[in-house]
Amino acid sequence: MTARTAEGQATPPARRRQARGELRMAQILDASAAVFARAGYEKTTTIAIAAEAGISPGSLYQFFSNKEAIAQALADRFVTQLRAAHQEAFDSARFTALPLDGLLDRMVDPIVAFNVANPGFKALFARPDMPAGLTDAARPIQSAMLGRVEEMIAARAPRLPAAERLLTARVAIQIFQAMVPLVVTGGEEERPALIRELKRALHGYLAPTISAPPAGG
Amino acid sequence: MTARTAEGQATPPARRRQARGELRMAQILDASAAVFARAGYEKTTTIAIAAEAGISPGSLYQFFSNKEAIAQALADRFVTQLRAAHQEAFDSARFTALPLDGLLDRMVDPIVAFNVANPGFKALFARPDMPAGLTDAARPIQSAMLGRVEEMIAARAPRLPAAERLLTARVAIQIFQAMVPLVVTGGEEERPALIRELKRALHGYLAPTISAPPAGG
Amino acid sequence: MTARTAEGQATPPARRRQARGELRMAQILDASAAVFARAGYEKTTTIAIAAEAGISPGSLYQFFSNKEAIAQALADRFVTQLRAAHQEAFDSARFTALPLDGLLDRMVDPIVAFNVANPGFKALFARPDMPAGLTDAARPIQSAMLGRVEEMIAARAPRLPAAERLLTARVAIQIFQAMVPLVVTGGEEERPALIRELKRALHGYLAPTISAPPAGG
Amino acid sequence: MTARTAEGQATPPARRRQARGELRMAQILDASAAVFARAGYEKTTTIAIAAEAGISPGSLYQFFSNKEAIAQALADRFVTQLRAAHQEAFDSARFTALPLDGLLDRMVDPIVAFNVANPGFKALFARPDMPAGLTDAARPIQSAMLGRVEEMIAARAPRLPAAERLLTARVAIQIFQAMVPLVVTGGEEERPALIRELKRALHGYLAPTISAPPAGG
DNA sequence: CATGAATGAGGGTTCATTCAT
DNA sequence: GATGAATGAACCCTCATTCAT
Repeated sequence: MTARTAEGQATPPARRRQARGELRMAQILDASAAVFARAGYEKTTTIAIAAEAGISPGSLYQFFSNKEAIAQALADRFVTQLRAAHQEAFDSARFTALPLDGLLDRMVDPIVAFNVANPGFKALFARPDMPAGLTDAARPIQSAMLGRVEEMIAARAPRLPAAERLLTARVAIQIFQAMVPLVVTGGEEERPALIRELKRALHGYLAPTISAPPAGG
Repeated sequence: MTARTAEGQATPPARRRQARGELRMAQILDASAAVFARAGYEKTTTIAIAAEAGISPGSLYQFFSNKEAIAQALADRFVTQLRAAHQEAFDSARFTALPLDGLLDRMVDPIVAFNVANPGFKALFARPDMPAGLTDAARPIQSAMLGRVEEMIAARAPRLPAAERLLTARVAIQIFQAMVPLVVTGGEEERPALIRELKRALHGYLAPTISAPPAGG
Repeated sequence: MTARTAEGQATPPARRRQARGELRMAQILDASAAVFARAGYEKTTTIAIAAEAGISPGSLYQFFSNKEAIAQALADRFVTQLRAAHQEAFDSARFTALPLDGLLDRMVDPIVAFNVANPGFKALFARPDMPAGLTDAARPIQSAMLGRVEEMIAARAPRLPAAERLLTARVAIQIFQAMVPLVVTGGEEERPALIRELKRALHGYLAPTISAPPAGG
Repeated sequence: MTARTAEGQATPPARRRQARGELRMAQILDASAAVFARAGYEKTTTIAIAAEAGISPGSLYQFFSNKEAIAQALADRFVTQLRAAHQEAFDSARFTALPLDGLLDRMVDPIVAFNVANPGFKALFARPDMPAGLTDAARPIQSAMLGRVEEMIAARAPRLPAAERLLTARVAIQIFQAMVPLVVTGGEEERPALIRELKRALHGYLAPTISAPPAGG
């Protein structure tokens, strides 16, 4: 099914090999995400990553040229995945047709879910010595998020000056990001309460500015 | 051999030695604060701290049993110093006698000022996304702050269940700490607006719970 | 399974396979000669050799049991190739029938020519200062050359004790090999003069021992 | 005796410490010379050097920033020592007043002695991948030697054109350097014979050009 | 037979900690 | 009490070699 033509007979092994390679890379990224989450970037050893991935230390280097490259690839993967989560979050929100509570529900939940599902994410993007490569990788997320939130604010508070809008968006995102570690670190049973508080905090901050859909919206 | 008379003459040398010791410790803590700020905890070497302090690596271990203990002591000193900054803040706040806005002004301003004045220090011990290795060192700060804020909430909302009170305090602190880097990093001209937003955020979150002093308080 | 008839039909495939095998070995030796020349023995990786040969690392070990064996085989091939270059040199030299100058011309020229034509190879296996790791690989070359030169000396100075003969041969070869890098590295225009000096040096050293063909030779 | 003045009391420990440091460095260089001689540069491990020096691997790096730096320092030391040997060799030779045999004795013996006494020398200066730093370190020796030999030739064959003189000097040095490994590697009992042959080779090469001191010299 | 991912021992190097001076 | 050389475990990474496919 993969390839039946004459010259196609060469592709199945190539494809299988490539597929296995990508599998291994995914394995390694999963493992590194787990270990980064447990130990932080600096204290994570390549041996620990290899062990977590169930391979030998040397094999790591068949796929990634060094520890930093693993972090970079993991960051890229996170960015891609997070973009999907953002997409869903903001697309479904129909900014102007919902009460603020509902809006927050739709925006917050998927992104929180992503963070809960990927505890390694924070370990990577909060290094004290973040190299330029990671900052660059993270920037698209940040700016995408910022743009979306600004959009949302603009939709609900069209008369707000642009500078105010930007400021409000930045602060809202900061509050959100500050709460995420709490939510992630908190146990299963605490989580609902923490998410509720997160939404309360956002609500409290945003309500004066954008509580209601614009009249006639 | 130093103390040969009854008692009075023995203490001065002892006190002097102790005084010199405390001086050394202060030296080391200053140095470690500087180096931690520059390089982050993991990448900071004890030799670098010693060099910054102008002493030998061996001398470090006459005062601190290991690197972690230095971080711990630095955190403790931070609590002490910050307490001085807080004292006025919390004491003068007379929790029960002010409208929420005034209360927030008195609580937020001195702590923000301290953070602005000690940007390197804050970069280490109050990041919204603290790495595992520093959690222990930072705990005293956190718990001191937490205690104060809980106190304040208890004073203004005496009927709030303890669990709710703790949760509210944690979230408020998290919001506060999330905003501090923004305030510190932000330029001089942005700062007032950011501080205002910080207070708005805290107000928005806390108002439903503790907006008014208890009747007849 | 391939050879099912009496005998005649079995050999061609075997021979073909063997031929292909020898092709592969030649490929590998060419590659290793190139890489050894570029990087030196120690810094040459088996992967680099395989890549240069256009095969996989694993295939290397189907023909050579390890890296050292490759060097060994390369040395052996050098002997074989050089023997072809020498054959005429030594054979045509009719050791006993020529004046020393003529003899040196016939012996030196082809070997120098070979070295000029294979500079990378020589750089590895005939350096005047051979590192310990290469001594073993180079021994066959040395001993073949040594044998020839001893033969020549024996023919012209039959009464020279064997120990002296060996010593003289070793020194003559050493002088020769010392000069080769000079000749190879030296530009086209310098080369004739250097070759002349090489011969003068050999002449100066050998003349007292073997200048004249033995009387009645 | 080292320092008795008021402020001098600080120097003795400093000097003692420095002395110990230089001792350690000499220890390490001795050890590395031995191991380089045994194993060649590439196969020499820092652990082996440390073991040979009787210290721990980590201590190496208190004195040398890495393996290459050890080689560099060793090379520098060799150059210095060799310069002394050269000095003696050429100064005592009184170029114009000796028969060639006597001249060669005085020039060859000290330099050969140095090479015999420092077997690590060759391992260092014959690396296939010699870094620029080592080439630079070796250049002074080479050019000093070349200059001296040219001087000698000029003294004894004043009418030889400069180009010829340079060529002759280069070839003589090459012959000399080619023989040194033989002499060094050869056992105690072989050595005298090898040295004799070395001188015979040089004599044979040089005699036609500079055999006699210039008439009336 | 070919492949190339997998292996794992071992290399150079760093650094928290100790200890002789 | 101060010093800083010494330690050695542990790190990241390489590469000769093997083996499942």
